[in-house]
Amino acid sequence: MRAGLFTPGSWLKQVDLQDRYAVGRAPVRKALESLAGRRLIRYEKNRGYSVHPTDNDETAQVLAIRLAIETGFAEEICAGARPETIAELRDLAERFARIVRDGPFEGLYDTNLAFHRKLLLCTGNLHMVNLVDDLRLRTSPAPASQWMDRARIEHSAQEHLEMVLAVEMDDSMRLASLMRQHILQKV
Amino acid sequence: MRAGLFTPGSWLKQVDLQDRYAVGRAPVRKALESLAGRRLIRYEKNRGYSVHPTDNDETAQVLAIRLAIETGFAEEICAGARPETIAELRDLAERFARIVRDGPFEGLYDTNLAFHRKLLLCTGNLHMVNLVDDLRLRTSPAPASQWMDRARIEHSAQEHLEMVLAVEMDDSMRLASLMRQHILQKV
DNA sequence: GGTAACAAAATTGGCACCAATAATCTGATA
DNA sequence: TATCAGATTATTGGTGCCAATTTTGTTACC
Repeated sequence: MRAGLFTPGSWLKQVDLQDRYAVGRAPVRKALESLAGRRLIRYEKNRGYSVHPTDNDETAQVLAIRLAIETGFAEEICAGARPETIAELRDLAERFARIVRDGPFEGLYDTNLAFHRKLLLCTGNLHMVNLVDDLRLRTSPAPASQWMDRARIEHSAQEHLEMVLAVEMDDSMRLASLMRQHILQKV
Repeated sequence: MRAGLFTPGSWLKQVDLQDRYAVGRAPVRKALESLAGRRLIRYEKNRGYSVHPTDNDETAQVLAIRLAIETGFAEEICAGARPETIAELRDLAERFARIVRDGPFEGLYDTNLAFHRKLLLCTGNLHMVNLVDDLRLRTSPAPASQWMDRARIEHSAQEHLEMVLAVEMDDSMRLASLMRQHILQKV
């Protein structure tokens, strides 16, 4: 799904999957049911599993959840960020900006993910990080470069750097504010 | 798990489950994998599925997530609460208080759940409500009466009523504050 | 008494097959 | 030509069986 192989609205047919990944039906069903439990795909009895057609209303609701969680942890992020972690964050933010400038754009999505993941990991709350990862997949299954224009991506890169600064200055209010606009712009 | 049939730390053996619920292995495995995907039970390869032994650290982390989400939605709760919904909320809060006073305590946990569910439903964000339901199961799988003393439960009942008041007065700050202490007291 | 190696039982993991349901195609009819 | 009924195909849902792994129990040995 993240790689764009399975587009929203398409059915994840069990025979296709077992052929593609060279496994039996049982492992396929297990994986599908697990993903359904995480709400990353939808299930209908006797019809099977499908990738969410990204409904606008649902996207907004999941985005609101991410907003509440991520901004709600801004304080803990600032409190838990150690100097070497901040350095790594700056590294990732700069790498993101460099990719935006020079390419190649293949790594953009993953770098963005790594940055946000490390940022949230400052809290030490792994359960929250995993949960937000899932929520992120529910809002934007496809890589960023596909659904954002260049200006917006550049703005995102700038915001990343400002977030690092906010963490460094232990300004959780500013961090929360930055996260808010960052998330609402769908990154 | 909610009924206390499966205690923390115990293994959910597939043969036991298929006997207990008179179904085959496939539906059992499907249910288990779905629950594992929702992180309500844990899975280990070649060992099977087990109920989380409620680790203190994990409980604290999941509680922190609930705190961020629920308080983060306080504003939307106040904004979305219609008069008849507030009346229903007051009903549930009073029913909870009545059960605390007169019993029977069997309905306490469900009434508490219904109250919080309806409160969060004011936002219209069903995805958030379902998510919080799961998170709640991850923090307190057993009914409240088992792990709280009477004084604390009475206090909870009081807080429920105050929450309704806060919603009625459209005081989202007060509501968030009440939710904070309510959640941190593990209800 | 305690430990290690070995055997037996229990449990999960996966596969092949068949039934049940849904989707699709075909053809007759107005 | 459009539509509806029936037949065909495709897909999911479930069961039974067996292999792989883990757990438990037993016995010999220090």
